[in-house]
Amino acid sequence: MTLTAIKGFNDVLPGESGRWHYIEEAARRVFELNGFGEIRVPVMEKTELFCRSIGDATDIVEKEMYTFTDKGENSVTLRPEGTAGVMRAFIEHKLYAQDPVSRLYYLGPMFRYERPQKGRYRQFHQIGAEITGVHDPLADAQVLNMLTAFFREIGLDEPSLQINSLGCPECRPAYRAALCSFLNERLEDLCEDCRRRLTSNPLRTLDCKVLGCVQATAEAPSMLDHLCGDCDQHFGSVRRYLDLSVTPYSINPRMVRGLDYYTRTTFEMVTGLLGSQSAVAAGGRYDGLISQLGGPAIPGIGFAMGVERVALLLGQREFASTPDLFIATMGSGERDTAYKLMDGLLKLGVRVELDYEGKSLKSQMRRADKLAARYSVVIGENEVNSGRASFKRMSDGTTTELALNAEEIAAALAVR
RNA sequence: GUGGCUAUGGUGAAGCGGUUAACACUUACGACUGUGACUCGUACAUUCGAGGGUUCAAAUCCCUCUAGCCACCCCA
Repeated sequence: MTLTAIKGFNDVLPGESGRWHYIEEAARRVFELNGFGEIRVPVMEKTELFCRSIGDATDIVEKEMYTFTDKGENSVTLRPEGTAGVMRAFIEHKLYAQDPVSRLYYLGPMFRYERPQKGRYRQFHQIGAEITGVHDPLADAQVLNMLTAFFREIGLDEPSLQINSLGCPECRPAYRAALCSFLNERLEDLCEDCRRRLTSNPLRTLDCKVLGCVQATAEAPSMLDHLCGDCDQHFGSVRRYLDLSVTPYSINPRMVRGLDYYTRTTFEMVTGLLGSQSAVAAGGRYDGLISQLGGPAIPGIGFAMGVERVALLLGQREFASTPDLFIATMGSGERDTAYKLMDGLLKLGVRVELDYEGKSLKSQMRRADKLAARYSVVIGENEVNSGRASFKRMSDGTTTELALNAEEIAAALAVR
């Protein structure tokens, strides 16, 4: 193999793209039903946008971004996630001036320089949605319901919803301090990674997988007990709304997010079926992000889901479509007739296959079978002369004689 | 960035030092000279990820490199 794709960059071949369409179409249907409109933003942005939104100290910004200098000496970066670019466009085009509430969704490739493994790739695809302009927890609930509805729409009950609240700039610092002092008392029980996390991102120690850490942090203080009055009330309302819509969820007070901009409500759709990648979709509220990027003080909430991970969950279901009719020809003398028939039927929306190379009849019939065509017809000298042919239903071999007329054939095939 | 595992045709794979690299699927053609599925026949890797080495002899042993996968980390 001389020339191959870049590590962590994958091709989606025709046999698999049907599954992608299925996912994308379901998302569009569900999101648009909820009043969301698609926004398409560039895959590359100024590097600064991601540093300011995601957070300078996060792993994403520190070591996972595809950043380079373009020919104009600007530092640009292939987007590692979608929200930052969408919010940049939101601010740049002053969408808030047209409507106090905006609901946007997007889909497309994201790039992160990580070591690839199951469910994790360097180019991966996300479908995401964002609501801006709403402080009310009703928006949180709508987003969560929509996500739940999407998984129901594609026929999956596997990923389950977990929610948490991260508090706000008012109450989080106090919680963080309480957690740090708790952890400092048990330093010797923590793994090496967690000792490092203590300074970099203490909240992360809460979802460490090492047994010793799990035990050591079992009694750790919970963010939920340290929420300020407003945050506590907000979280309570989110839960009440979810209960009202009978949306299943569980509270996971140890859930942590990787991006700095999250406040209050955070959530994940998790599964145990994806190896070490448990999050299929995740998101949260980001009330400070828009102003932080130079826009007005408008709150936001949203999520993104990993298309590859959803596709993995869908498994080997068959999404390919099959031909309505396969036209076989006896010899080159009949090809013009067959070609015209195919053309006429295609123009009427009938999916027709015609052998390209004038193979033997045997071969053509085998191919018709392989493609799982619903009907087949053989065009030979007799058919050309009589203008009629018998159409064979492949499932049981029964035949029907019809005139070689596109309208008549299309009508007949549609009924059967 | 750190580990572990694996590399044989279009695909899944047998082979574990000795002349033609098993088998199955796929593909092509045929058995039926105008009709598929089942069945049967024939064909399809001068070559075993790449490069070195050991040996009379290497896909099989050794070294180096490369790639892929999975896990850590992190995350969708």
